[in-house]
Amino acid sequence: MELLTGVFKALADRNRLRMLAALMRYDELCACQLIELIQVTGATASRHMGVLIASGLVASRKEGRWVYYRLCREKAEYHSLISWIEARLKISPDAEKDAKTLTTIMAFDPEDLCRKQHGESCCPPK
Amino acid sequence: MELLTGVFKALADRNRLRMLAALMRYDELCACQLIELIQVTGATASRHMGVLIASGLVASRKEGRWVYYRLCREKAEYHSLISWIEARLKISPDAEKDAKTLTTIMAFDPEDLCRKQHGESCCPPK
DNA sequence: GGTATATTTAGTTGGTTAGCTAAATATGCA
DNA sequence: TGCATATTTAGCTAACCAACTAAATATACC
Repeated sequence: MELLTGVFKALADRNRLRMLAALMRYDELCACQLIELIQVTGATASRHMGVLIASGLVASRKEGRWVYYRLCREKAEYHSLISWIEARLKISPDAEKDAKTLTTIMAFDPEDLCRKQHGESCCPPK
Repeated sequence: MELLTGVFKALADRNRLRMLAALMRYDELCACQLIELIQVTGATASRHMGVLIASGLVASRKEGRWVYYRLCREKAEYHSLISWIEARLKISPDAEKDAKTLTTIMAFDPEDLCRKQHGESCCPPK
């Protein structure tokens, strides 16, 4: 039962859900792209991704200085849960907005994203 | 997206999940039966049920002095989520143990349960 | 090796929440 | 109406968690 609550705890945070939604649209995303989407510090994003990985929903792969994340679609036991979430997200205005933001982000070279995040303020005071 | 995180927050608590599992087995349960199962005060159980109701997963019905809770199986949008949870619970030892406890509880007259809870210690120091 | 860069870990702070007790709100019955 | 009972609300405390900053750990390139 701890396994089950672990999955739901992982899904019970808005920013984690947003990152998961992003991974549903794109096979693989690197940390800086997810950071750019949800506008938090790298440390915060890293912690969130750690929770998603611990839940078994997401896997990561390290390549050079970058870490890439992807949804664990190969796990049969999560299939219908993931489908359900995808269906729910399809009718969510928030998710739609993020999807648009993501297409903009994907137009950038990841190198530039990283530089931008470390250089000037990564999270402009709103 | 708040709707979605609301559902997951409701499911992200062990005791709420146990109460939900109970409602999956029995069409309708009254408060005192759920209280007996998870061994918390009535106030705590009431709060938990409030969260489940707010999420839309559970409905309640008042009859006399008792309140009866049931799973909202008629909501099409939750069908596959509920099925997924049921499947996961089927292979959970914790859930199996609760299921046995429940059969014992169901053998009692609810009247007796309530009296017991109010009389001597409802939560015996383990 | 030394420096720059990307991510993670540690440590802190503020806000949320699960649990309790006690008080309030129904409801049933004499 | 008055009393007993079942559930909810209010108010409190302790534990948890998300966010940040700063420091640590890779990794790439010179």
